[in-house]
Amino acid sequence: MRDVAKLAGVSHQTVSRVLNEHPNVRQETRARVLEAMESLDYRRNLAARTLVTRQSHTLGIIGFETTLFGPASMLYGIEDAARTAGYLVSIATFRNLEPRPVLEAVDRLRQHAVDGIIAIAPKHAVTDALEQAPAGLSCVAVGGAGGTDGVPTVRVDNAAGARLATRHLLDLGHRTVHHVAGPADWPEAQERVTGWRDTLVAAGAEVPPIIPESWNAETGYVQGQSLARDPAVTAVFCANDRIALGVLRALHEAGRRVPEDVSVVGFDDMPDSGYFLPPLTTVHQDFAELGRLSLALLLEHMAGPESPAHVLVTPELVVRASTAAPAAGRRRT
Amino acid sequence: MRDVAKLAGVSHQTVSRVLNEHPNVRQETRARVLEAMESLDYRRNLAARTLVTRQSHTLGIIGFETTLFGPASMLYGIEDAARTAGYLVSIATFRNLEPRPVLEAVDRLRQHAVDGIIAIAPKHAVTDALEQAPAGLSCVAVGGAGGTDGVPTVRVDNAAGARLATRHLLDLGHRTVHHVAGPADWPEAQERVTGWRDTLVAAGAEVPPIIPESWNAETGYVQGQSLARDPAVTAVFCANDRIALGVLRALHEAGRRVPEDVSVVGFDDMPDSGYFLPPLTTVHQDFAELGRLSLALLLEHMAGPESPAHVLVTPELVVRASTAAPAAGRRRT
DNA sequence: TTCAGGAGTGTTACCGTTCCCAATCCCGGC
DNA sequence: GCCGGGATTGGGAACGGTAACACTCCTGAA
Repeated sequence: MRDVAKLAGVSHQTVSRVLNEHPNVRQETRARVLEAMESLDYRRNLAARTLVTRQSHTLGIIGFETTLFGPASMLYGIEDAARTAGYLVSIATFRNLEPRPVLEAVDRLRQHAVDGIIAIAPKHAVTDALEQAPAGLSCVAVGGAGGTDGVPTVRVDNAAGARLATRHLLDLGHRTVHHVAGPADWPEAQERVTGWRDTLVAAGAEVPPIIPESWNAETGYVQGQSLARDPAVTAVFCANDRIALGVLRALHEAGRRVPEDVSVVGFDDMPDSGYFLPPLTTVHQDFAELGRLSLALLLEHMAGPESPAHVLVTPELVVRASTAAPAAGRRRT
Repeated sequence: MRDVAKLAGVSHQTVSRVLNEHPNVRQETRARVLEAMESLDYRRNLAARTLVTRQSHTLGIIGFETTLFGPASMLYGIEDAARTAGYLVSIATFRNLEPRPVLEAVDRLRQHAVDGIIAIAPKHAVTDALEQAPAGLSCVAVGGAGGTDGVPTVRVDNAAGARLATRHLLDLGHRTVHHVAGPADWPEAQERVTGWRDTLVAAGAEVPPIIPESWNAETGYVQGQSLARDPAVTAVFCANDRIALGVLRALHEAGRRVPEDVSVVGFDDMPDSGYFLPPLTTVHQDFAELGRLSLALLLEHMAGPESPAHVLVTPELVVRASTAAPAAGRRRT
């Protein structure tokens, strides 16, 4: 900067003013400084700037299982929005959901003086930990548990999505809808269970038992084998598309046709679920958009923390080929 | 820091020495300082440290399509390894593969004074751009094009993987192997084509034409429909698992059984490809490990730039249920 | 006994910005 | 012609660390 000032024949302070677009700089001076910066290929030292302003222009993201499609897409959406807002994003992941690793991740980001934090926070443990985070540091949680007042959240209305799916199946004429649930300790999985159960109860349908396990295809496959053995099962709502994939395989191997014998609905609308066998009817959620929204909320919160707002996004049902009315014979049974 | 020094009754310099684990500090003094730091909940200001040492303890990652399973997993592996090495990672993605956006991403990271950069660089454009990056900044490219001397790379031997897959099918007794290729401008796709073609040529088998398109299931579905119409097709090697998913659907809809009528092999071994219909035989690559290796290589390069090493990882074939010997009748044709 | 040399500590300068305040210039109004 | 006040600019002093060097002990060898 010193060199720029010398070359332009002004003080370092004036150079700083040009950089920060201070209004009180004569047009001519500004031009001279800009030219000098150009010719010296000058770039400001962010560390020095951070030191004095206490703003790093960096945002932190803490996340869990960021290799899954959902979190990865949110990350993408966040980074996209952050870039246009002039921020760089740093990531800190943790391996398990004890409070300590979460707080350590927050701490790592704080050390690096991030201006705010977005937590891809599928579980209560994370938001709980976040509430213990020091005041003065803006935090937003995205995609998971709601109901934490202290931290603004952006999330999908999982219950509404589950209602959509369940109602779709009931409307097709199914007596009831079975559910392969996600892991019990994930709020998203719980909310989907709730939406499903409420819809069945409201319709006066029987509520079959569930066995919460995990999010992956294996769970779907194992539980799908039991469901396939039960001729009363004509409709299955799966907690996500991967589970649905496993269920489809189990049904197929048991010789039960989809959708003729059994209808299947997923959740998430992963990129290729339209190419499952058969193409999967599922509940679509736009993860990247969720990420963008969370960033907007964070910036808002950083500007004026008076708004502990919560954003709720409603998902949509995408009907493809895995659902149909139950077979006439069976419907009568 | 001043406060800590005062509380411990030493100079700020001694506090600094304790922080940096300088050997020449008396045990007793160190204890006193540590205690003071503890009681004041002191944490060093990384910006100030960066300002003077010119080391930010931050690593940059530039990436493209980070929402895909492969890149997301590499990111995960990198972050994991970076954390244990005491680095934070910042990400900068770009939307298209022109040199400019790539260089802009690099520039953003430079502004933030990253100590090194890992490029999740599937295409030549990226590594080319990287070579234009300023000297003095260590770069490593992972998972994509090789053959760039200037930049150390970590990548999977795609040709070897393709040979594995093709040879597996030939060994089962198939006359030749058809291929649904990935996009032509991705080196990984090209290498897989090469490995496939070389194996066929070496075996004296006919080399069917290919139509490079994209990585997604739709491509597999569309091209799979053509392949399904051709009774001479008994074995298909797909450039990745998603394409394979589309091919499986097309074959199924055309009434051709897998593996009885047609064998299918994928590439990547995505989490759920073991639950496709039928479970997919595929070439496994460990993306997270790739990420970890690239980080190790970067640290090495940062320590002493005399080693422009390249690391090549050999993938493995995972045989599941989508491949079998061709039907007897057809084999004789 | 003297002195070289290393351990332990403090003093000062500096990293590259921004902030605060003062200084100068220029303009219009009286 | 004098003066108040905004526009424009410059001169330090931070910000919170680390590096370089100097200084004081203390030890052991000559």
